[in-house]
Amino acid sequence: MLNIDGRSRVPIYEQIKNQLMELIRLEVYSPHDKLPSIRALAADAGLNVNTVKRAMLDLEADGVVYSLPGRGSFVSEDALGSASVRKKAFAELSGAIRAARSKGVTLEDITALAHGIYDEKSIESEDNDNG
Amino acid sequence: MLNIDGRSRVPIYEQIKNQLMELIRLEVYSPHDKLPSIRALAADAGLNVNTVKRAMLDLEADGVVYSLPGRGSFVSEDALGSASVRKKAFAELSGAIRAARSKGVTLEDITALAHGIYDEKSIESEDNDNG
Amino acid sequence: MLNIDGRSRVPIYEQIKNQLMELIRLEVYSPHDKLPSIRALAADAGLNVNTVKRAMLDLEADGVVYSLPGRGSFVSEDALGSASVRKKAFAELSGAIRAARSKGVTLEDITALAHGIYDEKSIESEDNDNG
Amino acid sequence: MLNIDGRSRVPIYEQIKNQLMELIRLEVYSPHDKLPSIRALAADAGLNVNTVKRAMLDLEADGVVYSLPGRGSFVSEDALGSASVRKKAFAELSGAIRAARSKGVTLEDITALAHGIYDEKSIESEDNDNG
DNA sequence: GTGGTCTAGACCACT
DNA sequence: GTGGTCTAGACCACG
Repeated sequence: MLNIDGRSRVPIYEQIKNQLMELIRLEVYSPHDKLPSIRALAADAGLNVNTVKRAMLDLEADGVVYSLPGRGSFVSEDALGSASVRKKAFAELSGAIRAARSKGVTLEDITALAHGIYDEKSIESEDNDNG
Repeated sequence: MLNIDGRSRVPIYEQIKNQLMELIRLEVYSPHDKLPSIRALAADAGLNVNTVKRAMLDLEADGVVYSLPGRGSFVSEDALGSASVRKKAFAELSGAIRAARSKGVTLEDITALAHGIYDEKSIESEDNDNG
Repeated sequence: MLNIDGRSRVPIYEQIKNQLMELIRLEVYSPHDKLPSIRALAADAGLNVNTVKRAMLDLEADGVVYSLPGRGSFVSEDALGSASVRKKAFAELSGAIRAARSKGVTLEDITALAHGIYDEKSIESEDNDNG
Repeated sequence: MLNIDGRSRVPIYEQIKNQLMELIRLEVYSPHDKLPSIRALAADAGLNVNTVKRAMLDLEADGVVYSLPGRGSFVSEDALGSASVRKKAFAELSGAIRAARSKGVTLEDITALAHGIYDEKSIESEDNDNG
């Protein structure tokens, strides 16, 4: 289910968030679908339950999922349209682009890189991390 | 000289690195030019000397500057051509793009954002940070 | 664990780097092994945490170790093969040889000295420093 | 006369010492020969007089030269045999060799490097520094 | 408990 | 006055 890279500098809970969002983007989980339980995800990936819980709480705060006590977590109606998530994504991305520009990366480099990434098929062996 | 956002989640020394590299990119400081002393930079920005020192140490490890004890810090001959710097910039950028993709940001969003950023004139009131 | 000479002109963090690399060379710590925590190393050697941190930061920049926040510091996959490390070692060594030559040290002196050093068994009571 | 590299991390006074010793080793200056005056050396190389004086004082302390107030500095009888100088040279060299060993440099690497250096002809464009 | 960042302030070497 | 090193102690993010 989750493909965590224990050697990445990206926090594990961020990797979980990113991968769950990726699964939602790919419509593996559609709005109102029930996500696997926190315990199932943790057991499956060999992670601490608290780490997975932290990720799920973040997603809930971002409006990507909602949880029904005793029943589990579900994909929100507007999971991908979440204003909060998009705002953060844009903020982080523009910061990264500015940093890259300072380091000599050209506009052409960026568009080429982005095209290359969007042409990829799946997350499979990808870490989907930030650096 | 430096424009630091103490509330940003980007470490202060990273903001310093980014802004100094931006100044080098804009040729405010050219190869072999003397940079302001770390004490002057620290005093000017209201930072601790060690924080500025940390940034300079990183830039030195990246081959962007070199420092001569008792004399000062100077821009390297090939400051912008540093392979190490470009490599890191690309790695961080592709991570950020992947993360953005998972969050519903489209390829068009990214190219538009990048164009907007590259059309900006200067760093003026920008923080030029990553988050 | 570490054997630091506070009176040496070699910076303490360099002594730490040298000794950790020696332990890695001797395979006391192999790739992906967890190193002692910087706090443990500092306490054990009677040093400040920041001094040990500085050494670890350098080793990380050299690709010898990697550190995962909240988890610890680990030996890199290619710790000893790091090109950067070898390059620096050669540069420093050739400088030292040239300096020695100017001071009347003969080629025979050097080869004899080197043989003597490479015949030593371990680092035991050695400081393994540069000065 | 002196060939100083202002961009080297080796202290200028060390470069002066190394080059004067090299000139003595090459018998450009033999025992009891008068060395150029401190002011002449400084003017010739574009250095501060204090920096040259510092180097000369060091050489005097090492027994490599002796100075006669009002007359100048002269090469000592046993300039190259100076126990102090040789002792320091050996200490520094063995430290450098140990450091290199920790970083994966082999005994063969060192002997090859040393042979290469001793086969060089002169100091001409050499910095003769330590790193 | 682990590494990451930051501050404050000290002392040293070099020019 | 410049960079280089070191200490002490604080707070944060992560697991």
